[in-house]
Amino acid sequence: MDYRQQIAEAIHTELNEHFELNEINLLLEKPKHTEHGDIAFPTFQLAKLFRKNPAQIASELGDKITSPLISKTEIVGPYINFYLNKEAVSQAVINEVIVDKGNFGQLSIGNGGNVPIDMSSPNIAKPMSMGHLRSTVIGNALSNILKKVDYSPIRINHLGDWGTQFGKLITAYKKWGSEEAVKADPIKELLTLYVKFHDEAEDDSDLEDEGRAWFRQLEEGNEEAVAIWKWFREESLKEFEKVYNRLNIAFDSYNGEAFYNDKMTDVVALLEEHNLLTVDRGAHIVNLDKYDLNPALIKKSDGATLYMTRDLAAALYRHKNYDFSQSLYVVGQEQSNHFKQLKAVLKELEFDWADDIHHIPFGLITKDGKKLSTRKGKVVLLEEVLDEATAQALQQIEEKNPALPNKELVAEQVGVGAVVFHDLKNDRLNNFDFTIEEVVQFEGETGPYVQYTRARALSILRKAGIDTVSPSENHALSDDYSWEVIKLIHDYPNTVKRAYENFEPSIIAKHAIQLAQAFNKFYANVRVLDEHSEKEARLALVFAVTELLKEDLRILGVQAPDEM
RNA sequence: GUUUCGGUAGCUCAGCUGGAUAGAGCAUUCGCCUUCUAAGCGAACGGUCGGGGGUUCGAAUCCCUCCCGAAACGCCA
Repeated sequence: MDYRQQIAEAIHTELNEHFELNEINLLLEKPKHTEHGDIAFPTFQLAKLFRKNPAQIASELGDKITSPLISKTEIVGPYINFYLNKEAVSQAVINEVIVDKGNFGQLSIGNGGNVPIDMSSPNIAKPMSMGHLRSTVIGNALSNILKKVDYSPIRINHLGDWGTQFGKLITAYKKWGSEEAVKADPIKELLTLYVKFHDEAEDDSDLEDEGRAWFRQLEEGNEEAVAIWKWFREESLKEFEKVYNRLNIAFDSYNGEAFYNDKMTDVVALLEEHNLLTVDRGAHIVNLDKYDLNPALIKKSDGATLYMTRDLAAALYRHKNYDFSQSLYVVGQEQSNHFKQLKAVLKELEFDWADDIHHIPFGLITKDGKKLSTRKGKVVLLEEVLDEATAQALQQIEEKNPALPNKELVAEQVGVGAVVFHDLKNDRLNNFDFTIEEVVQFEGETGPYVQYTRARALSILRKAGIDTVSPSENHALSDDYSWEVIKLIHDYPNTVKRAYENFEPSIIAKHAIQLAQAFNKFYANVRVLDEHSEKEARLALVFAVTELLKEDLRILGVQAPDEM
């Protein structure tokens, strides 16, 4: 049910000569204060039309508007405030969730269209940092949101698995590395080799040449070079998988930079066919003056291709392979310019689908106010953060619920959940300075708070001996605490829609927090298990809340332990 | 310098397409576990919504301007 729509219809029957139904719907608003009712109609916009003052219009119009859903109408100055029939609405809303469960809020916007999502994309031989976490969890949540509005998301891990750094790495490995050391702790060892290479190269310029030579060997398919590269890639991927498993995220494709190597010449040829390439200072570029952008670099002066070339190849490949209705790139906002260029070049190639490409930028994570940099050793390692969060969660369990079964598992779910939720709860464009204290919190507006709320709700159902609820005529509720919960449940489909339209997981996270807050107030003030005429309805509400909180968390990629 | 984001309570942030008295969380202080998990609930404290103009019946929200911060601005990705 959609009570807003029904109220709009009720008003429309009185104003149908002057306004369209959807115009009225847009005028309706949700009052900020409960003493202004559940839904309000301001009459300012009618003043000019009727040549009367808004307050007068409100008082004349107010009583004419009737609906079985309206229990009371109050005129406050220029506002007509409607109070809804709590019993009727709560019964309908609760039963809807009970029937739909996790599918509640499912919308049919996307018609099943494919949406490849470029996300996560760590660099081989480098550890995953908090920065990769953002792309990973935002991309994952967006995938879930897209699925929820009937798109078919395709999670693509566009690995950084190619480039001159592999020449350097091979050089360093052959000079100082060993198979055992790499196997023991691949990423750490490879990183050490990489850093050592840069240190040594400061006094020994031959090293750089050697690195370049090895990369050339790699490009030309030298057996030894390719074998080492493959091995590094596999070992790195194994390490990444550990993190992805902890985050409960799987990918549909790991086609990274290397995958597009043999597709670059076609891109260059295509650009040439369209006469888009010009040579400037020895480099091949596409001029983008008419888009007010600096030129896109396609080939370096030494003939090597670039990031842009590869992303063009990837865009073409994805279009051909997935026939996408949209193509998303969850990449930091510092690359906005690059994606503007990418779209501009595709437009120059006269591909109308260039408009279906969306860069989904996110804010920068800093440490002590400074940008993180792998080379300078200024990194916040994701695994360490997850470990710390899990350790603290376990300690919390030992303090608060030592009898809990599966403590380690729950600690992992809560600790990782805290980190993931923290990353998703604010506008994705916000920058933030990393501190472990801020990321790993269990109180207030946090993932664990939402998880805990659900666990307490489930506990009630367990005590009542209930594990599911069927729709019933007895699910009407009348108290104010449940009413606040009901309104938030009712808002859910609209919340999903907004999250999709803005590509913004935080909208889901905020809904989860609000729902948890409303439910905790209910929990503190309304006894569910006591004998009461509304006991069955209250249990049904508790059940609906557990379902919806679980769904909110699922979309965000956060686990929902039944007990904690 | 140009472009793009941002500036709301001590800190971190909400505030959806402009609407009725600007809201949370954290921190601080104080209440509430013989009753469904106190990772909770309640209360107090705390704001010239960066400054100044403008549009409007109405501006934290839209426009202009200035100040401050971050990022990006051709051979890295």
